[in-house]
Amino acid sequence: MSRYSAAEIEEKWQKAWNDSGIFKAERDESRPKYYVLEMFPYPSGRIHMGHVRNYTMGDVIARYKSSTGHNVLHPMGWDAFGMPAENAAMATGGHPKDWTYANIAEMRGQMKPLGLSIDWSREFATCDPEYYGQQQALFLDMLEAGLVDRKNAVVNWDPVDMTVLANEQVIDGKGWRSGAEVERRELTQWFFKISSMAGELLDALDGLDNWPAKVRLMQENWIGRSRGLQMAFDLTEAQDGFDKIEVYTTRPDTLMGASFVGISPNHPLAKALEAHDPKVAAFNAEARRGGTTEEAVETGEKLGYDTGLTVDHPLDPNWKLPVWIANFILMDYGTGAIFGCPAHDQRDLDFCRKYGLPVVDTFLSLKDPKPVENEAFVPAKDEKVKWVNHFAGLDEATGQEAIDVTIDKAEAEGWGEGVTKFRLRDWGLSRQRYWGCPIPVVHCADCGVVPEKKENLPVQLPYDEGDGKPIDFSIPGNPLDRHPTWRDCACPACGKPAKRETDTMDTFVDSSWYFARFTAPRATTPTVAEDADYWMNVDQYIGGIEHAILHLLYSRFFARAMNVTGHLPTKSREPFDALFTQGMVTHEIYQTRDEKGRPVYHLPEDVTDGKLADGTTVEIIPSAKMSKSKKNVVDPVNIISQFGADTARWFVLSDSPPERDVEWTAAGAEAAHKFLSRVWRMARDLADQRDAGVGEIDKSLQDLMDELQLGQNPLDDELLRTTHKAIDEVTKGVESFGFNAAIARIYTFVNAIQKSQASAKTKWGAMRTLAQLMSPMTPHLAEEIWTILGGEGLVARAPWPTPDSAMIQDNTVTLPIQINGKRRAEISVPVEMPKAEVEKAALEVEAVIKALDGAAPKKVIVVPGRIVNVVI
RNA sequence: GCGGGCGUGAUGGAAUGGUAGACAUAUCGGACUUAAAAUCCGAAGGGCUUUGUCCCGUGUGGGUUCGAGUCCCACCGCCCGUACCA
Repeated sequence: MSRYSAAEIEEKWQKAWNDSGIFKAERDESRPKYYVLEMFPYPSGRIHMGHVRNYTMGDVIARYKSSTGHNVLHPMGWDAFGMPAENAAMATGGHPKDWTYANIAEMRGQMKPLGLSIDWSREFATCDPEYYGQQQALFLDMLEAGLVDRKNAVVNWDPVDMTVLANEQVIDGKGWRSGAEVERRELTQWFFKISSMAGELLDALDGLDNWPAKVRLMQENWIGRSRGLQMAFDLTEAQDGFDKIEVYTTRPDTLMGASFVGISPNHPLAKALEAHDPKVAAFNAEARRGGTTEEAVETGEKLGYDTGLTVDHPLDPNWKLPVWIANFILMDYGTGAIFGCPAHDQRDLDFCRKYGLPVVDTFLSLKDPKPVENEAFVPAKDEKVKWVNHFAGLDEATGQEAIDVTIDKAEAEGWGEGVTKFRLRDWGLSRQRYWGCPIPVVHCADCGVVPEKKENLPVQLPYDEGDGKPIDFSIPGNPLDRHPTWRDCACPACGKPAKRETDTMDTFVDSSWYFARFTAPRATTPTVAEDADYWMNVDQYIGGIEHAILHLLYSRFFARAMNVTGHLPTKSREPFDALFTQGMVTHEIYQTRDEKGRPVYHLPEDVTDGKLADGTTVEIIPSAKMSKSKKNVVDPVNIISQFGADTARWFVLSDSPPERDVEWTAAGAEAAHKFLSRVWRMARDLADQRDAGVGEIDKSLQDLMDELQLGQNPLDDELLRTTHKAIDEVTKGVESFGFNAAIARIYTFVNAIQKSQASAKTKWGAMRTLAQLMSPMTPHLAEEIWTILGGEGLVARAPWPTPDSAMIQDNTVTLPIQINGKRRAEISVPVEMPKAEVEKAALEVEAVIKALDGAAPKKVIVVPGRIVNVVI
């Protein structure tokens, strides 16, 4: 080989790793374990750069930990259930199962050339009956443990297709296929009682020290613990058997500013009124239009209907408040009813202005005490405000103080109760779809809802409609529901004919315990105690920030549920010891327009210097997440065949901090490849010198480094110090997820080796150290240069180098001298010089003497090893 | 709407509250070459009747500090999530 050939090198070393089986994880109590996991992929059929980045980061950690003596578990699997497979079946007529498994085979084939240190023997897909059967067993155990519930929930309903829609199938409030206006409709569904653990899930966030603070904060806000007042407004006249309306409020202190009581269109009272008042029915129908997302509800137009009913204000029986039905009040939160205080809530204010309801100030700003007009006054709860007519006699107090006083008063007088509520709702797991894990229960006319027996698991999805007749996926609705025979079964309790549940599970269920399954992927129980005890917890979990709330919260809940049901040890109630959230891979978008002015997008490979092959200039739109629709995608397969996996790995790590987005550029990829070629050439040149008979260098790296001591030759000393500093800084970079910084350090190191005039032996040591430092990122090239330079065995098995503290310590340090915070000079002083002497030296600098002009400095700040600031 | 994050040269970015722009890309200049590519060496935030350890400069405007890219407040822009996308 006369030049760097990634194709040759990578195939060779992947085979070597494979043959030696070094990535196979086996339980070994004598060694500390390390479990590194990247969020497993959805098998869309093609890997993309986001995958390359995600798995490369995990691989760096896995390989690094392996070289520091850990027994590493680094598995891979497929999050294989979900709608895209059914959508594909609808569009092209195939079968979701065939589509999914073909995609998995395709993606596995694309992923293996990346040279990831994965134990492929543990691979599974969540759509394997061996996996989802165990998931059904977990469901039954959770049902028995009281962690599962059945109740009503609102879904997106397409009135034309007569089917339930996912949020992403609702576009601008309309069904994606029918175009019909979507309605919110209630269905009876299965739930995991995650809200029963809300308090614990919230409190335990404090212990997750190695999670990003932002993720903990997002979960905290999502769970949303609040203390407020639950109280009743008595209806002036009873209606349909209702004599009062229970409300929950987190701002009971604003009770004197109430101007109406609002109830959700799904409130029992609203439904009762609807039954005999067509106008209420019409309003409720209108209010239920549109999608179910929080965003749609919150940003939609606020609509209200005056029921004509009134309630008495609890503190003044002569004060009557009107009862309105309002479309922005959620039945799921609190009691589904509120009192509106327009002066201190923008939504209520907009509502009151729209419908001409009064606006009463409860308190005023101390700074600017003017009445509310069209902007609600919503100060922080710890800001002192001036109270207007406060019923407990407060004058100046904070909102929080007033809240506490109000709750105490309500409890003492018996008209309300302080309660703690959570925003977190129970996890609805029912999906009216085919391609998911069947919920293993049976509906019996006599026994009701009965769990399937464990020995009958897995409840398998039918492949066809029997006798080889294919399922028609192009019809809207759930194929399980209309299957001719699949529903028929015997009741597990009484044995009489019964019907299976046709809902399947949310795919978030599949991804909420896969990490536990990896510890014993072939077991005939969900987990195996010894394996879970040894391998759990996940030491480092890596994935996208888009999973900050749902997936991670559901997994935390599941780990607890699996502990309660005996499937995970108590230490695993928090399953992920450390979390890292990486950014996306983005790319510029190239656009032209067709004759009608509509945008036409072009693939990066079709654009050269801003022009298409026919010379047309493209418009360049700034980088965005790679997506097929914008055609700003770079296929990792092409990059690997052009430059090799090491180049792709190097580039996705080098150009941006891991938690931020990285922009893929062709120039950057080429530069990465040039750099790797340069490293390869340097190793080759050194080896050629050996062949020409320069020095004894076929020694182990450790022996070589032991022999190399300071003080023999200044040029050697310099390179030796640089080598140890590189070890130190690259190690710190890898350990702190500062991969881009570690790589910048490697660049500096390589530049130093190349320029160095040190002896061949010292360069040899530096170069082999370089191979080790690069091995987590570019493992193939690292093996190659390690071998070229006579390293023993695989570099993947070589212990990570440790820096010699004597060699990374400098004797002198250059200190900048500031005058009034502006840099004006610098001095070079011994590292150990005491503060007083540094100060003295600084005051003798010419620029300082000049600036002082004979006067004494007001103050001199000396930060040892950092800076001197002279204040004049 | 709400919750969270990000914003630094032409570009990606570096910087425990302490020398802003490390490292790299693109660019320009030089060496090598008949020439080009590759490779190697070097320059480079902006400004200037003042070329000076000069002035300005980390989205915008304020503040805290001896000292702010970093901390605080307000605003602008973009990104993620918003419970049936995964």
